[in-house]
Amino acid sequence: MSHPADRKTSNAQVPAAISAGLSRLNVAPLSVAAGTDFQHEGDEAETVYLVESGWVASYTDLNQGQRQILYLHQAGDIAGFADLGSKTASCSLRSQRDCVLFPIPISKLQSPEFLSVATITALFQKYAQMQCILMRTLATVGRMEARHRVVWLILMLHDRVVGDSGDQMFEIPLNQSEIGDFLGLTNVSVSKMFSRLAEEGYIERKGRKILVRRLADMQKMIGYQNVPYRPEAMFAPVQAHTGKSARNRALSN
Amino acid sequence: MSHPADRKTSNAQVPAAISAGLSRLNVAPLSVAAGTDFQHEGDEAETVYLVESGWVASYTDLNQGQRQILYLHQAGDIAGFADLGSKTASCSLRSQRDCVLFPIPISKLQSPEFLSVATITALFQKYAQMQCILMRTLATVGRMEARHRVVWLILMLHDRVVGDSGDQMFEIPLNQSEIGDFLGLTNVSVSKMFSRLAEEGYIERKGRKILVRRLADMQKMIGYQNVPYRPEAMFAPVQAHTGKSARNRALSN
DNA sequence: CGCGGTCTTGATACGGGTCAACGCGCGTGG
DNA sequence: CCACGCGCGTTGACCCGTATCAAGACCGCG
Repeated sequence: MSHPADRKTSNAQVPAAISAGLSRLNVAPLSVAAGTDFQHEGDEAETVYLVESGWVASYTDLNQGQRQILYLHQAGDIAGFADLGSKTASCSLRSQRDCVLFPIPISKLQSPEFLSVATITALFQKYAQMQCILMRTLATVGRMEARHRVVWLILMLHDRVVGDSGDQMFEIPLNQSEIGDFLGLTNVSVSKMFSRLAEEGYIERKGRKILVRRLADMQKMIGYQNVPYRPEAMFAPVQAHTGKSARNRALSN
Repeated sequence: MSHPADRKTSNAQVPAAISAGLSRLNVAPLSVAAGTDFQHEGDEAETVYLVESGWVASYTDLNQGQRQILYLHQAGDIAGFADLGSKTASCSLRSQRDCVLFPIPISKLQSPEFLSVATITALFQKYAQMQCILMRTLATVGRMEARHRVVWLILMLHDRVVGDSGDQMFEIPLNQSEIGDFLGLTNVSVSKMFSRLAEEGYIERKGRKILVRRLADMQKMIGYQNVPYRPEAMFAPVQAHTGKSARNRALSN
């Protein structure tokens, strides 16, 4: 669990413990072309999707044709997790880029085959990470002015995609209308904010790719703190033997 | 698991499987007076709190003294779950009313003592429910006008507190400033929206208590759908014996 | 060449923020 | 008993930031 090889593990790949669990099931990878809505809100919820590569967006449509993008799932994330206890999907899923997904039937998610202690730990952690990012999104959308929301989005993605590996261009897997749907703005304001930020030298733009030029300034501007949950932060593995009786009791229903 | 007694189980109490897990640990209940900040963002994260009674708010403070309330935990919910993989707490916790809490050390959360299959199932489900509500909050704050946000809050709480048990007054465990901090508004707009709604006969107010008068109209107004995860919606218990080998493999780290 | 999707830019409108004054209920202390 | 302060909610006037509307530019593609 703390082999030197694991140190370099980026946030953006499937945690070892989860792919180990996966390998015990019979799940074939699923390729999905960019721009496909592969789950609709209200559909019967039978599957969660582990993202192997690409980007998936969870979103919901409101009354008057408004859309709110709720989460951007990158490689290693699980989409559709919110539907575990529900009969119908609570949000729609859409591939923002070409994706490879592992569709995991919810029924198998709770099978002893899949659920090793390490896998559970990893799942809890993934879940916690998602919840944390969701909460930050909420705080951003609820309490920041437009400019700061855009900055937050850039920093959040920079953090999740580039991480600590220095200056590097990256692509936002959303067009400006979709960015608006994520941040609670319109495409028009998004465009204006981006133009302004570029003009002020905070970022540089090449098509849809972005290079962050003044990272520290931007972080200071909105008081940004990195998303936690680097692999090193994993909480310690269980000390295996707390007595068989307890374990047996634990497993018998 | 499906005793007739369980049918009446409200959403607002600790799921049986979790309290069963709890009883295997040595966790003493903790009484907390209303208005106590018992966890601060950035503190070392060692504990999650299972709410036995009362209301707990998760919140975060932004740059310029802005506050965003992220979640309202009622009885049966778990607060601090987002910190599982992190070393420090990602949000602050505050008792909105007098509370009884079970502080569960994160280290024990993953102990085989605690983690029976039923408990895991219940935990996943609780987590999924929280995520679902969080997402709805995000959609509300991101995409609705002020009036609709307030209506959503009323319906969401009505749903979680009153449920199907007909006309009934209930209390919002937040003052108007806090409602603003939850919905991304100011206390002033909240006040105006409430006054208007009362005047238009949607709700009736007695102090801080509320009676919903025109439930269907309000639901139609914002296209509200109930929070899922009634107890009946619980996903089926595992069929226990899929082969010991699998189970053993599953438990060995 | 024309077309659709996307981004940009400017003019205008309006919802909710901000500021400020006031009322009310309650606890405290003189 | 009253005076006072404090927290909370209400109401009105004004202002600002973002939505809305609209026109145009750019680009890839058939």
